[in-house]
Amino acid sequence: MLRLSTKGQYGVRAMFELAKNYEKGPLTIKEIAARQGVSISYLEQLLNKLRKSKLIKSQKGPGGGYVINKKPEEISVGLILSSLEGPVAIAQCLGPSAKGCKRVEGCVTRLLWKSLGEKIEDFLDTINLNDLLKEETKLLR
Amino acid sequence: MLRLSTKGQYGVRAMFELAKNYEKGPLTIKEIAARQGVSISYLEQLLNKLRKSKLIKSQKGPGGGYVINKKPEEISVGLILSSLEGPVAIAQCLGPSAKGCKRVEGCVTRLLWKSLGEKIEDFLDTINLNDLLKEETKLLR
DNA sequence: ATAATAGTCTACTGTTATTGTCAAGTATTG
DNA sequence: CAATACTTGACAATAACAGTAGACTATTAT
Ligand code: FES
Ligand code: FES
Repeated sequence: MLRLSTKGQYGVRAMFELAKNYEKGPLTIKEIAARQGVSISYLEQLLNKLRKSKLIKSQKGPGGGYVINKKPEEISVGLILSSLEGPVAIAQCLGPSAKGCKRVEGCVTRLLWKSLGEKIEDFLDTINLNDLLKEETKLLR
Repeated sequence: MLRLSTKGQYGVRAMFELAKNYEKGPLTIKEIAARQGVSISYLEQLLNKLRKSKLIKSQKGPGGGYVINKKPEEISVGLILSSLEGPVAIAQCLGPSAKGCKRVEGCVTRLLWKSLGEKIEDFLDTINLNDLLKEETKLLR
């Protein structure tokens, strides 16, 4: 239960690659796709969303590619995921399109899902790309 | 993102109704469905799973229906959800069928999803049906 | 200029999971 | 035995997800 779509997963991994390459200049989509074993076309869509929410910037032409638009420690995983998939919405009666459930007022489980959602978002907001970078150096040691 | 299926939502609400009726004898599926505005046939499948995991018991024939099999405070929401949908598995490389991702060893995001999943399960395990019952009386006050 | 590189955009398709519906059957009670 | 109520498995509609394809624009280097 509560699976995260590949969109979110690939997106975070892509951002992680970009964070790693942070100061070495832009990384081409081709390179990112190769490192992750994901198709270029699919990745395009994700990077496009991330660009539109200003998390990365792009440079066309030879020598171009993508670079993160802020420092790694300023980009939280929560920010990445909500750019790609919108906010956490365990039940339909939460989230943007507030439809789906009847008797919303006085619904106990609604409060449950709401507080769960908040817990999740809080957690995701506390983890940033720099944390992941540090974590990796720890793993490789 | 991270939507919970209706299966899980209906299931928890059904269990909640059963907990409310706890000492008044069995509740028919018809009644539960009516209270929630959900189809009987669909609910059947859910109650069946819950019965097979011993969270509820059933009684056939006139005057029969479903009753919870433990005290409300012994049934956590986590238990209900995992009966219906299996364990939390944010990414495929977690969960039962450990397929999907390459390079699992040394994958940083995997650790991230893992710890998120654990956070969620911990939370769900701390909430039981009695908590929800108390919460409702608070709401109706 | 122009060729090569690299990102942009939109539409489309196949697959899978979700969300149900239906019908025939079994057990229990009065 | 008749009415009630749960049991089971097969099936269908829908929506979301995951991925593909192609035509286009901008930039760089020669
Ligand atoms: S109103 Fe949405 S879960 Fe109750
Ligand atoms: S191995 Fe599954 S997320 Fe990296």
